[in-house]
Amino acid sequence: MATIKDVAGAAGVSVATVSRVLNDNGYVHEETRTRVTAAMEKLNYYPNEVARSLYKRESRLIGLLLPDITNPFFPQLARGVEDELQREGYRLIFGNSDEHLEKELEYLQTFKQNQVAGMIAATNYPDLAEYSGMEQPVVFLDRTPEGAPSVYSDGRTGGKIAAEEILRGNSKCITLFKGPAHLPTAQERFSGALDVLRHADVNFQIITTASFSFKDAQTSAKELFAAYPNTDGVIASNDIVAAAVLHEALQQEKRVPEDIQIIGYDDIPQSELLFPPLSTIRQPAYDMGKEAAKLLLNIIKKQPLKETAIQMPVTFIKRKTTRKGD
Amino acid sequence: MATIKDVAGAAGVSVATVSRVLNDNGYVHEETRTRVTAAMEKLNYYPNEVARSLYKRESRLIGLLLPDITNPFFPQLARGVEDELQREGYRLIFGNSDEHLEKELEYLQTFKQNQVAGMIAATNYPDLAEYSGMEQPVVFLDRTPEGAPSVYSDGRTGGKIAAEEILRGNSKCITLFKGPAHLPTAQERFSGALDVLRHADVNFQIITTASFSFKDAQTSAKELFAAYPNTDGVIASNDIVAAAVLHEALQQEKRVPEDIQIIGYDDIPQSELLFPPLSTIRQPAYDMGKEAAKLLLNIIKKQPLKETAIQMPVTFIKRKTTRKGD
DNA sequence: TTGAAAGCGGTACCAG
DNA sequence: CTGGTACCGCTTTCAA
Repeated sequence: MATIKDVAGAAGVSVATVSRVLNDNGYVHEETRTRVTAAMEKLNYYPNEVARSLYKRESRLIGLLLPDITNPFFPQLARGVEDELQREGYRLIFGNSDEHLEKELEYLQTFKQNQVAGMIAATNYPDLAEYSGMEQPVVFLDRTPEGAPSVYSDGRTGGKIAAEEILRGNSKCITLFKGPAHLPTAQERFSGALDVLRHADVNFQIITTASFSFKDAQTSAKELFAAYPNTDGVIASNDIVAAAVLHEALQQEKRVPEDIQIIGYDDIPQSELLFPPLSTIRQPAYDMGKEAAKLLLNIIKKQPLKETAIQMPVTFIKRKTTRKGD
Repeated sequence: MATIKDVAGAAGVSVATVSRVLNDNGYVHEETRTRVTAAMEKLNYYPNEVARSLYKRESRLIGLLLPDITNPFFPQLARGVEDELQREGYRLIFGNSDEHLEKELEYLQTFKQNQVAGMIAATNYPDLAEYSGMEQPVVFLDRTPEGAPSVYSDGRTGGKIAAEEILRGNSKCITLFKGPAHLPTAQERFSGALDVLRHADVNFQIITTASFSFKDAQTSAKELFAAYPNTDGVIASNDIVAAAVLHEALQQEKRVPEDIQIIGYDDIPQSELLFPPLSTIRQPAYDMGKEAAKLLLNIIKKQPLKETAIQMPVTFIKRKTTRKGD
């Protein structure tokens, strides 16, 4: 790999001059510039980012921490982040935490050691000292610690809407899924739905899912029909759980939505391909990623910020697993 | 951020000594070591990876290039890679190419500029001069250029198995999906299936999908039933397409698999949650990622390699959208 | 308009 | 067993 010194040699100038044409700052004679450019071309030179980062004490890398890219909600977020950052010349160091504090800390450490320009984190531990003590700016995604820059959607409202839609479709014996206890976002949507149900004139019961994995979703779905066979409305904790419930309902030869309504949460791309296509509460994942990236970029560039906690809208996507309005 | 100099000062030793305890090499008196360790502790010191990488001319970062993390097949690969690399202390710079040469080159450039220790690429352009001219080792995933280190599965065989299974279930009017022309992996499985169909005593027709996006999958599925309404067997180019076809078939009130068999490709996690659960050809995505990472690690460490082109098995996953053997 | 030189934060060689 | 120092590749004063 050619270095700036090689280029300087080939062009018969000092490295300082090469650096100037490289960064297009300071004075440099037009004729020298062409000579330098030619030398760079000839040597196939490209600057070493590592050296640059060392001097600047900041790299063009952004740390992205997600719970698990294997969960279909997160790839969307990641793409939103990447697409936005990419355009500004930033790249991603990416890590999955598996909701595991230890792994999370490990990645935070990595990010710091690599002098990232900033980071975006979807974490259950936003109040960690490691975050507040960070020199680099952090934008929280999907979960908001008080006061810190963040992008999220309103889980309580989402949960409420879900419950209202199920009610509107006239279910009388409803099962409400409660997501993993350690996931605040899951708890928010749950409590939103719970509020609505409590104040309505319906029977309802609660089932807790241990995780959002495919396997646990299936298990919970089976549990649902074993424990509450005459459920006629289901508020799932996310689309994966909803898909599992839909699967199980059809397996039991129930008609959806005639015998049982089902509503999901997130609106992952696959939900539309289910049959019947899944009614769900949509979080605009891709845009959330984009917004987080924009916010971070603004902080990095020290632009004045209008808002530092950005709430994204949550919307009901009416498809075919709910009844009302057909 | 504390530097090695700060630590040296606080411990009353030279930076050389601190470096020695840091890397645990060379001689250092037990008592000095404790003093240094204490100083590091007190100053909350951690080494700057950027400085290290500069000196070593190699970072602890690995470049991972994937077509699109939003396609459910790839997150699995990514996790396999990450989990393996993580354990050895390597981290990922991640990028999506969108099958777009320009973006791919941009990321390759990034990888080089950041002095990655190596890279793993799922690319349609493995023969690029940029790859062969690379100083860092590259492992190709999912697509193999002659002679280069790679991990892949046998698409032709996969396609064959798919066709054989559909035949075994006695479909007589088969539609074979042909994936995007620019995706070699898609073409391989297609041609494998085509071979089998050609030598069998059945009617079959071909439909080409423009891309593997959810939208295009839906469009093709609709096209299928419009053009060939009495299709009684479908060999899809991947599980997304299969899901769309299944959706459309049910929509048309066909019984699956009684009226029409459907087989997918990839075995993404969601396929099991479809109803009926999707029969498909499985590629062990997670393990492929793991193997690629292992292979790369071995190359980086200059270990002797037994094999440099690792073929992973492709297997038929019998679920409920095919008939034979119920 | 240009070059010399001092770092950025480490590592490793050499001397003592 | 320890310290001094050159160097990794680049940026940025400062002086010429």
